[in-house]
Parts: sequence; C-alpha cells; structure tokens
Amino acid sequence: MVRAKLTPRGKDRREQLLRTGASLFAERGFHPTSVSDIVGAIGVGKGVFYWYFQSKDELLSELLKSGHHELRKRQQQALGDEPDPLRRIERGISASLAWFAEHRDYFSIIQFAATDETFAPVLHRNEEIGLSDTARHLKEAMADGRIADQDPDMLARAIHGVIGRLTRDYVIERNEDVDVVAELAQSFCLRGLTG
Amino acid sequence: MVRAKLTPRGKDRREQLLRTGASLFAERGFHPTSVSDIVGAIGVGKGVFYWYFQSKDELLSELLKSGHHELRKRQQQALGDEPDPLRRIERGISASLAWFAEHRDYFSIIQFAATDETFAPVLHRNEEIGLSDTARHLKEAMADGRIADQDPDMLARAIHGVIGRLTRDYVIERNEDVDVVAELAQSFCLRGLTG
Amino acid sequence: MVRAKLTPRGKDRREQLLRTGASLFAERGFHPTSVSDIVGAIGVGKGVFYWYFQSKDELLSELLKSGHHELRKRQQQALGDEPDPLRRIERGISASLAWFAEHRDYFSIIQFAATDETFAPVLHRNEEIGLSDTARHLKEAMADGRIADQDPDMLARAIHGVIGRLTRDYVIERNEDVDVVAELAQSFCLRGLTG
Amino acid sequence: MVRAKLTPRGKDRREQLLRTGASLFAERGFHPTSVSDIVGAIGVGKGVFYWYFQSKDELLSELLKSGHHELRKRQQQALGDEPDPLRRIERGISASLAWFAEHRDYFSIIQFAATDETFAPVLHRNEEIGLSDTARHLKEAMADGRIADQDPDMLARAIHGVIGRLTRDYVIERNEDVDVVAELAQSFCLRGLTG
DNA sequence: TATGAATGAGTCTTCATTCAT
DNA sequence: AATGAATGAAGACTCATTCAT
Repeated sequence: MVRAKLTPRGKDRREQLLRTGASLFAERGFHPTSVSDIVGAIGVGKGVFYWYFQSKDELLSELLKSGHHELRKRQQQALGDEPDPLRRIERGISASLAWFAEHRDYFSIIQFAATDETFAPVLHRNEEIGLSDTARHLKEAMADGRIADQDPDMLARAIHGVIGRLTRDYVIERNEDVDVVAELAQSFCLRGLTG
Repeated sequence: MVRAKLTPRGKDRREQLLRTGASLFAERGFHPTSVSDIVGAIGVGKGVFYWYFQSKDELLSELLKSGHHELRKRQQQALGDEPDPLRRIERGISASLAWFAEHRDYFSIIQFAATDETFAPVLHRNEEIGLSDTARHLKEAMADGRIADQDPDMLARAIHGVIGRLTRDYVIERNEDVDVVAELAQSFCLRGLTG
Repeated sequence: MVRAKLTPRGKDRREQLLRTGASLFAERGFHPTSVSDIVGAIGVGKGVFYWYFQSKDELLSELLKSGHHELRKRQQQALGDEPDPLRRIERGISASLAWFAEHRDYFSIIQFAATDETFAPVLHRNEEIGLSDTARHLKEAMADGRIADQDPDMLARAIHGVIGRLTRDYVIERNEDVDVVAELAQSFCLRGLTG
Repeated sequence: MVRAKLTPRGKDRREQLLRTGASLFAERGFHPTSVSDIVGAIGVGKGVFYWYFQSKDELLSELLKSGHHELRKRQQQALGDEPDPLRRIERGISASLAWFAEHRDYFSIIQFAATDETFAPVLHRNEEIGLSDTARHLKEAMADGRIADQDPDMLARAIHGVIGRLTRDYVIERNEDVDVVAELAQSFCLRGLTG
C-alpha cells in the first residue's frame, strides 16, 4: 500500500530512504544493492521500506521522477526570459552541469537506468522532454538564420552527448570546477552549431 | 581455468557462448540475465558454461576485451596514413559509428559496464586508450595552428560524447543510416574544434 | 551478521537449528548433510537458516564452540577442589565419559572436525586446553613423586586417547554403561601412569 | 567396468591414481577433493580415472583395503614367533607406529573413514581384526596370570586408543621420532595392563 | 587407453517480499 | 509505524559421472 498521507516524521523517513537508496545505487549499482542494504544503512527494519515503497523498483522510479523534475526546474530558472536561442542553449548547458554537480547520485542512477529494460522507457520519456526543449531553441536559431539548417533533433542529442560525457568524466569523476567544464562545453557546442 | 587447448568444436562452443551471452546481456542486461538463460538459449547443460568460462563475470570481461580490440583495429585501419590530424578525427568518428552499427550488442554491454563497480575500471582503461588517440590528433592540430589551444583531453571526451550519444540514439535505437549520422557528427565536432 | 537481538522465539529457533544440525551432522556427516536437509527436518524455509547463521560452516563452528565450553564446565565441576592430582585425573576421565554419553552428537562432530582442514585448527585449540589441564595434574603428581618423570604432554595425550577410543567404541556405539567403561579407563590410565 | 587385466603401464597409472588420491584426501579431506583435482594433479583427462575405478568411493575403498593389508602384514612380521604375549603387544605397538610414520596419508584417510557413514563399516571390520589380534595376546597373558582378569576387548581398544592418539599427535603432526613415542606408548600400556 | 566435452542434479547462498506482532 | 522472522524462488557454481572420438 502506498501511503497517501504521511506524518511529518513519515515524510522524513521517506526522504531518508530515497537519499540512502540513491547513494547506494550510485555507489554499487541498482542490482547489487539490496533492500536489506538500504534499511541496514539507516538502521531500521526491513518492513519500513515496504511501508513507504511498494518495491525496490518503485524507489528507483521515484528517484528518476523527482530527479527529472528538479533538473528541469533548474534549467527553466536558468533560461529566464532570455530572448536569444543560442544563449538559452548556453545557459541550459551550464545549468545542467551545475545541477549534476550537486546531484552526482542522480547522474549515476540515470546512467544505469538507461541500460535497463525496465527503466529505460521512463528515462527516455524524460530525456525526450529535455531534448525537445533544446531542439526548440535550435529551430528558432535556424529560423533566425543564426545556424545552418540541420536536423535539430540530431543536433540536440549531440549537445546532450557532450554534456553527459563531460559531466561524467570531469564533474562526477574528477570533481573538476563546473565553470571550467561548462565553458568548454559551451564553446564546443556553440561553434559546432554555428561553425 | 581458462582452457588452454580447445578442439575446433570447443572453439565453436566458446564463440557461441560469447555470442549468446553478448546478445542476452545487451537485450536484458547483465544482472537480469542468468547463466541458465545463456545455456538454455543454446540448449546445452549448465556445466558447459563453466567448462569455457570461470564465471559469468569472466564472460563479460572477455566480451569487453575482444570488443575493445576489434573496435581499435577498425579505427586504425580507418586512419590509414592520413597525414591531416583533423581528417584522422573525422575518419575515426565514422569508423566508430560503423563498427558499432555492426556490433550493437557490444555497445549496450559497454554502456552497462560503465555503470558497474566491477567492470568500470576495465572499461575506463579501454576508453583511456581511445581517448589518448583522439587527443594526440588534437595536439597535432593545435601545434599546426589548425585549432585553438584548449584542453585536448576535454575536447576528446566531448567528441566521444557526441559519438556515443548519436550511436545510441540513431544507430542502435533507430537503425538510422550510419553515413547520415556520421556526417552530422563529423561536421558538428569539426566545427566545434575549429570554430 | 550474527543477529545481536533475538526474540525468545528467535532464540528457540536458533537452538533448534543447532540441535537439528548437530543431529544430522552426527548421523550422516557434515558434507553429506545439506542446509536443505536441516531446514527440511524442521519444516521451515531455507532463508531461516541464513537468518541465524552466516553459513553452514558457522553452524558447525558454533557447535564446536559451545560443546567445548560445556564439556569444560562439566570437567571443572567434577574436579571440585580435589587436592590429589591423580584423583583429579580420575574424575576428569569419568566426567568426560559421562558428558559424551549425554552428548553423542558432539562426539561425532568432533571426530569429523578433527579430519577437516577448515575446522581442525579450532578443534586443536580446544583440545590443547583440555590437554594442558591434564598435563598440569601430571606435573603436580611428578613433583610429588607420585609418578615417574615422563613427558607430561605425551602422557596426557595417551590418556585422552584412551578416553576417546573407549567413548567411541563403548559409550557411543554400544551404549555401554558409562561407569563400567570409566572404571576400566581409570584403572588402565592410573596404572599406566604409576606403574 | 573394472579392468581385470592391466598392462604394466596400466598398473602404474592405477598406482599413481591411488597415491595421488591418498595424498589429496589426506591433505584436504575426501569430500573437498574432487575427481577433477586428482586427475588434474596428474595431468590426465577425467576419463582416465573412470577407466581404473568405478567411482570416487571405490578409490577410497581400495585405499582402505590395501592400507589395512599392509599394516597387518607389517604387524605380523614384527611379531615373528615371539612366545611372550606381552612382548607381542609391545612389538605390535611399535610396528604400528612405524608403519603409520611411513604411511601418513593412510592414517588421515582412516580417520576420515571412521566418521563417514559409507566407509565406517568397512573400517570397523578392519579394526575388528587388529583388535582381535591384540585381544588374543591379552587373553593369553591373562591365562598365564601375567595380567589381571579384565575385559580383553576393552583393554585392546584402550591400547589402540593410545596408539592412535600418539600417532596422530606426534608421528603425523609433529614428526616426532617414532622410537621415542613408541617407548612411551609401550611403557604406558604395559603398565596399564600389569599395574 | 585416453581426451575434451557434456550432463544435470544438487549445493550453498541471496534476496525481494510478506507477515505476525 | 516498525520490527524480527519467515518464505521460497532463483542464482551462481560444483562435481560425479558419462560419452563421442
């Protein structure tokens, strides 16, 4: 039974399970982490887990969903009302990198989810949304003649590829300064678009 | 016990296990695929698997190792003796896409391995090699004044990010024509480098 | 994970597993007895076993440990404050036989453990303790001039050899009256010592 | 199929399997040693084992049988035509210790066999024979009034208990000089008998 | 005689999930 | 809301034994 109404204490517990799960999934992987590991890390009984979540899968889904929402919110805040579509792309790049830098666990989880039959569909839907945002800016830039006519979807994915890879290699793994990485990502992508 | 002496029949069986494992790992994921699934798909007893591999992990490692070798070989063949470093990068991009198009299973396996504590180290070592190849070309181009001075490692990773993402989204998932994808990847990356 | 906190019910279950394991190990041997056999005999699920013990090996170790403690306690009670060292040896002999008569399973288990690479070390340490007790009495008797000077350790082992063998052949296998056996063991050993 | 007639080469192979099996069983135990280990140690294929023995159990049985015969032969040689029954016991003690010192593997194997449902019966029959030899000497000594009237079987087992234990602890485990051990065993047992 | 290959039942162990309290 | 206990299917791996060559 998924609890509809939670007492404040209940909400905290749920958050704690979410955080702990995220941390362990990121560190060891989803399959190698057992529900037992999660509740054990918190020091509560196994029943607690199933009081707040229907299954282990559900915990991951929740993580995916909330991560996506937060990232999205951050990106939209970053865009503000910037009228220049290319500037919007630049801002989106640095907002994404910055957000991931603060949510490393989510990044790892997303990486895993992308390779898993069960979660890939959810993830793809999420990605589609981010992608279409980027593609919209690109189309606008094309309409304005700022960049050459090319498949906007493919370009969007190329940009996301750059972001993903640099995030993983520099932000997550080497803890590099986000701004430095963002700058290169921006210049590489912008030039890649405009030539 | 890696069997040293294998009869032709044994070699075939080993290859068959490798292929079948690759295919199932790619389709369902490593953890969700059991050794039972693999031998069941071939229609042999469970012991057969362990005659050829020490463990399920070893099978994946072998897959990773041979995949890396083959991809590398393909890339080097593609480079030929091309003197222009930027051309070499272009050729590397299309060679990679082409190879992955023919080895979709390996791509998926690599994706998974990157998220797994046990295999990530091996994978990273492999990636390091490909990355240093790319970075070498970049340094040469910088020395020649063909592209601006920037961190060559970071640029190499940006390029690989583009390749990886477009491979996944177009070559693997949508079965798009490799040449079309390669062209965009090349133009995006080359412009990204040269501005 | 040795469960720290066990409810009364849990303690009972643990005892039950210990008893059942001891009984089956004694009857069929350690290796030929599977965890499945143990839980099957009790009529519970397989997981129950691993809730209380980390492994099959651990169950045997626990058995060895507790058996040793109990035997030791019984021997010490038997000695009381008997001042005569040779009398103490006599009492030790009958106490051991009596204890084994009540714990036949443990005797068989000890016999097996002595032949097993994994458990022999533990067992030997236990035996060392009993042996040094006996040797102490012997040294005292030698100091008193009650018995001739000989290697006390070797003598102690000879005595334990007599006890072990008669226990096995008469107490365990033929269910002979303990007192009769004890009497012969005592007279044989005491004369063996004093001549 | 048990081979009836063996070529000289075949006899050697069989001996080699017997020796290797004995050595591994003694070292690691019967159950933990696999047929694979045995043939692997020799460097031959698994089929070889089953060419010479019907099963792993059969190998152990053969070991038990031949060991018993050899030990018996040695003891009888040692007795010669010694007319004094107590002297015969003394000689039997040292002959046993000496033989075990040269056949440590067999000693360990016997120890194991005694704890195993399958082999204990065979072993017991063997022991019965040695025991009745000893008992015969004892009865003669009793008839001669050399030792007091006591259960000869129980005494014989006490003596064998001493031999077994000292063999294990000193001859096998500490590689002690056999003569020294034999002397103590003889004096302890003889005094134990005669008082 | 001997080998590499294969079988498949069986072993220990894990783990998501449920339940009684 | 939480706990200790229990379930049992499933997983990785082993191994005595057999077979084709």
